[in-house]
Amino acid sequence: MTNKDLANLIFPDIDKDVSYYENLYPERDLKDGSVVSRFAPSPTGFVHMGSLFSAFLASKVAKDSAGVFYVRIEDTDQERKVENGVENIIRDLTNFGIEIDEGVIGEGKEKGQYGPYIQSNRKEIYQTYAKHLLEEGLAYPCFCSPEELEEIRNMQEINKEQIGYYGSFAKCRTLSLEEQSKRIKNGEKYVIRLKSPGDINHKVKVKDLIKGEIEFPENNLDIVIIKSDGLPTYHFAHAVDDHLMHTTCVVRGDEWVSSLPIHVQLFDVLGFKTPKYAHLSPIMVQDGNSRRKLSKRKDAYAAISYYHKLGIPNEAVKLYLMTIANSNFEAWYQSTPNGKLEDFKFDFKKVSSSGSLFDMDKLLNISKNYISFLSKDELYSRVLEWSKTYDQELYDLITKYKDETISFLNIEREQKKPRKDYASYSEIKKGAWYMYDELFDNYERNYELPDNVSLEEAKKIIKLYISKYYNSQDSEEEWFNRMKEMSKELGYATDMKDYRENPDKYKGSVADISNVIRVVFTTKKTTPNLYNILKILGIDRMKKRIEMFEK
RNA sequence: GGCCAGUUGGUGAAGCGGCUUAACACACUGCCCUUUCACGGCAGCAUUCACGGGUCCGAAUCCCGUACUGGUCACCA
Repeated sequence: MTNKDLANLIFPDIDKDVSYYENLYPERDLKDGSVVSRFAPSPTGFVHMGSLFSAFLASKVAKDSAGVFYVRIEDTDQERKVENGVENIIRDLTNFGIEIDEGVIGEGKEKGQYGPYIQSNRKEIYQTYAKHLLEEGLAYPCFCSPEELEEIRNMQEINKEQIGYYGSFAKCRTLSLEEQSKRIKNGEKYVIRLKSPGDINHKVKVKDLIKGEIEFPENNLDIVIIKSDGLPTYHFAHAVDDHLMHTTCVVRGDEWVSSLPIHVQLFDVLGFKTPKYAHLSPIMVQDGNSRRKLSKRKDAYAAISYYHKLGIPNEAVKLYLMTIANSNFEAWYQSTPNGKLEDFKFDFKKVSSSGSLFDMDKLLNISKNYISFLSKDELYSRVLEWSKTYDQELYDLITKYKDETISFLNIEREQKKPRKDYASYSEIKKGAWYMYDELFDNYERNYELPDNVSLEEAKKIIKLYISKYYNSQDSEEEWFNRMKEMSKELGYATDMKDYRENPDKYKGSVADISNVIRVVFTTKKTTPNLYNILKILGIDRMKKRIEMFEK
C-alpha cells in the first residue's frame, strides 16, 4: 500500500494529472505590470456596498494597468446558495457600470479561456490537485466526526491550549495507509486535510498592499481542503483557482487577513506563486454607541439596488467610493478640468487600513454636484430612463412635455457654477411638480405666502401684476425693473439695502412682491429663477393659475 | 482567551521627526452677495492627535506598556 494507492482509492475517477491543467491554463499574454484581478462572490444574494467597493477597486486596478478583471462564483457551499444568486450579482454589477472582461457574465453564461468560472463546475480540478497532494503524502483523509472535533475544541479551551486540529490532536494524521483504506472501504465519511508542515513558533511575513507587512505565526493547523461532499473549502479553492487563472492581485475584505498564513502555506505546498494581496477594511456604520460593518440585512442602504432605485447616478457612487478609497482623489478630481474617474491613478498604498463610516451626506453631496454638471439633454434622458422603471407618472409627464421639461431642467444649468438642486433623479419630481398642470391642478395646493403679506394683499398684487406690469416679451432685466416699478406703486421698497435699513418705511420689499408672484404660480416660495419659470408657463397658464389662486 | 490590525474635530481624512498656532472636503453655525432658493465669498467649528511612560535639542509622527475598537480562531465564504 502506497500513497498512490490511497489517492487512487479516494479519487478513482480522477484520471488527469496536475500538469494537464498547468498546460491547459498557460500564463496570460499580458504586458509587464498588467494586473489580473477578480471579484469572487458567493451567490447568496445581491451586491452590497462593501462587496461593490472591492469589485470596483479590483476592476479599477485591472483597467488602470490594461489587465484583466474577471468574475468567479464561489459556490462551494451548496447549502447557502440562493435562488437567482448569480443573476442578481451580475445584474447589480452591470447596472452599476462595472465591465467584466472575463468569467461569469450571466446565468449560465461565461467567457474566457480560464474557465469554468463557477467553482461547483471545477470539482475535478480541485480533486486533481488534492489527489496530487495525497500522492505526495502532503494530505490525508480524516474521519473525525463533527462531534469529536467539538470535543477536542472544548478540551483545548478548558486547558487554554491552541484551538484546532494539529499535533497530537490530529488523530487521523498518523493513521496507517492500511487503516485509512480499510475505513474508506467501510464507507466511513471523511474529509481531506492538509498535512501542515508549519511550526507555530516560526514566523511568516506577508506583505499586504494596504496593511503593509504583517507578521504571523506559521500555520500549523491541518486544515480541511476537500469537504466530505467532495467540494473544496474556500482556502483550497482560492489557491487552486487564483493560481490557474493567473490572478496577480487578490482584492478582498479584511476578514481574510487572519487566514493569510493558511493561504501562503497552501500556495507553497502546491508549488504556486502567491499573488499580491489587498485587504480592504469594511465600510462601517454607526449603531448606537458602537460601530459595526455595514450589513445587508440591517441596512437598506447597503444594497446597491437602493441607489439605483433612488436615482443616484452610478458615477456618483463610484466617485464616492473613490474618495473613500484614495483621499487624494477628491482634490485631484476638483483640480482637473474635465477630470474623469478613468484617468485617476488609483493606488492601494493610500487606502486607509481602518474601516471608515459610511457617510450618506457626503455621497449625496457628490451626487448633487455630479448631477449639476450634466447637460440638459443628458439629464433629461437619464431621468427619462430612470422614471421608466421607478416612477411611471413622472415618465408619462416628461414624455408628454419633453421640451418644457428640458427647459425647466436647464434653468441655471450649463454654466460655470450651475444650480445644485437634485441629489438624485427621484428628487426632481419634488422640485418640478408645479410645472405640470396634471399635478398642479390636482394636488392639494398649499400657498406659502410671505408672512407680511395677507391673502387679500396678495390677490391685489397679482391682479395688478398681470393687468399692468407683466409683458411676456420682456427681457429678464426689463421684467425685473417692472417688478420694481410695481413695488414702488404699492409702497414696497425697491432696494433691499434700503429696506433692511428702514423696514418701517415700507409695507415690504420687492422680494415680497416677487415671492407673491412666485407663490401664486408655483405655491412655493423657493424655486429656480422665476423669470424662466414664467416663460415656460406662458401667459395662458399663468392666467389660469391666477384664477385658481383667487378662488 | 490566543493571534492580527487599528485609534488625528460630528464625518471622511492630510500628515510619516522641526515648514503644524494640525491641510482639504462633507455636515453644522454666523455674516456678505442676492427678487426666493441655489451658486459664490468670508468667518467659526480639534489649544491638540486614545492614555501613560520613554528616546530626542525637538514627537501626531520613533519605541514600550495600557485601554478601547474591529477582524479571526468551521467539512461558511
